[in-house]
Amino acid sequence: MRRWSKLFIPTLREAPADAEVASHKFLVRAGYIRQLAAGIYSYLFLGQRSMEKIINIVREEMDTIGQEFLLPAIHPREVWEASGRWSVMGDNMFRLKDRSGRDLCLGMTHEEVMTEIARKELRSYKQLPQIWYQIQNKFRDEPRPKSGLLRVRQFTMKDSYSFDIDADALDVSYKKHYDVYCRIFDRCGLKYMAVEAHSGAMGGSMSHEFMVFTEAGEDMVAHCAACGYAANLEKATSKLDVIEDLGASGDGKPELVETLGMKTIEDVAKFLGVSPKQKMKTLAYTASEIDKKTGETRNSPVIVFMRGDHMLNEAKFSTAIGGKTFRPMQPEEIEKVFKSPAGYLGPIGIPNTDGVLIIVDSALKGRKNLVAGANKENYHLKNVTPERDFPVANWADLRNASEGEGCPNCGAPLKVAKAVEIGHIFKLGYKYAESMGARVLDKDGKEVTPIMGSYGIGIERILTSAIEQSNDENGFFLTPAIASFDVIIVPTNISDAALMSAAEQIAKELEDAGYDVLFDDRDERAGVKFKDADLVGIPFRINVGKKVSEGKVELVRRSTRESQDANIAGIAETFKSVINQL
RNA sequence: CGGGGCGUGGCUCAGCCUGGUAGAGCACCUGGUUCGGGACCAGGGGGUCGGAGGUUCAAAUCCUCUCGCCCCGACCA
Repeated sequence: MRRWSKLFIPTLREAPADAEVASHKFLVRAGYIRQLAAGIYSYLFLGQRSMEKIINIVREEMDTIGQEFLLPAIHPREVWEASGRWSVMGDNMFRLKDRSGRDLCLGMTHEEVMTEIARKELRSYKQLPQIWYQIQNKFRDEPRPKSGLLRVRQFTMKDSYSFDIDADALDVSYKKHYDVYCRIFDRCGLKYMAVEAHSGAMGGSMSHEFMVFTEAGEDMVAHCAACGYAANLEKATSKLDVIEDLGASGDGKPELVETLGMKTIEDVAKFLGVSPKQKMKTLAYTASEIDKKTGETRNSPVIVFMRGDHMLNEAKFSTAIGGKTFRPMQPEEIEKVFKSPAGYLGPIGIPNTDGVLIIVDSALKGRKNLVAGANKENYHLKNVTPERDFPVANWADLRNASEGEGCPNCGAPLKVAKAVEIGHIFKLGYKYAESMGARVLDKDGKEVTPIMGSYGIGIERILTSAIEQSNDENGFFLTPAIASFDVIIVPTNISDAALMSAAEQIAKELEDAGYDVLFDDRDERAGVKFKDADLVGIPFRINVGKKVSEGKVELVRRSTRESQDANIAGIAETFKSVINQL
């Protein structure tokens, strides 16, 4: 039992002015966290208790499939050079030097260090499969930390890594993680969804993200209520309605039309009386990559053609250009490289396209008589038909799927909603094992590369997304499994001896029954204690007040505000039956 | 990286435009009255106004630089 009067639980009436999302406001107001710097937080007593509860659930479940390690947070440059990610990670990596000038970094993930162990230690297929995990701090110098604990620069992650002899065995390790993740998030009381995901900087093939839908989220997820299809927008595809192409005008060949001063899709479409869907737009980018030998940055132009009303999906684009970094070209660059005014770029007769990568979005496949830029100031072209009027070497799916478009599996309308990513599982394949030289002997005595998976859970995000899902104007409520306490006992008047001894007795009985009990013995008015109790996320409250003379107390469920009178005699049994109903 | 906003007791903010030597509410301490949904009265402690430089007789206030924090954008011809 913990006595509030002796604890440090600095609750605030008002949220800090710069807090925007519910979890940030309430974590601060409830005295869970305090900010030290942008994206860097201290966890106080209640916050640390909830974190520990979550961590224990994660550990219990992970122990059913893997073994817990603890790796260093500080890494030598060499292991990151070995995987090629010392440069890939760029400014997101915290870097430092030791006293003799050697480069070090703070671990933002641990593929390299785990693979280093595997490389040195694993020798035989008989040692496989292995699943190694840890629960540890990660450091990422985010360009924009935000929303309290939702996007931070130091956070706690459960990360695990599997090593298997072949792809079939990896499937097993992957599935084990998928199932364990579901159990973990179920126990934490989250409503979540597993969605297909883009692999990003981790590399690899298949991956799923575990998402919690909330407006505070930064990811967009497309999902289908009819068949269960769900994918991050970075990966999601959709079926498009068939667009009726325009009829050919004139001789059917590309035809110049004057579009004086019109540079945007909307202006041109409106002016010509067509839909943006009948247009194609031209996007010009500069892709850059660092030459591994010389260390020089090499820039190359990339042009993308898309349907006028579609948006480029940067994740898909990044994949299409082999993971290079990219940025939109400035108008001056466009004019310099393509001799065409920005705003009038188009597919036909662009000058200087040698060495330019041209990618066409698959939504333009089979389309005819589109309107496109003419590469000439104040002019567009009609009757532009891909493959007839200009060659297409690269088709790719580059567009964002949108709400209302057809599910790729069943055709029902897709929903698109914001979500927070709480977990991510990847089939990494051979990327790290190969680049870092991990090898084992198979049963034929042949040297083979083990295949890897990597799997992460953001501990703080379990807490924040739980709060985002379960809060009201007075505070938030967590499921007992992750709440800092199961129940708070509130004697309404501490100077009433009978009332206090009843409260003490109840607190002790509940504690003896195995519950985490917070006893609010502060000399405060009842109203103050009720407000605080509502704020701090504890799922149950027992008010010990006047009804003590009748042998009764009030048992209040925080989430619904339901209150029931309960006999003091047998309170532990009563509480047990109530809490087990959740 | 671009744009915007904000830095004044622990918290929320006023004062700044129009320079004259810092204020409210909450929180905190003492005493009293209260005591089931953030009480009231009285008294009290606490602030180099983010930092540096400048203008001025005088700077929280005006100017320059700088640091920090928050938000938006990084979707585009």
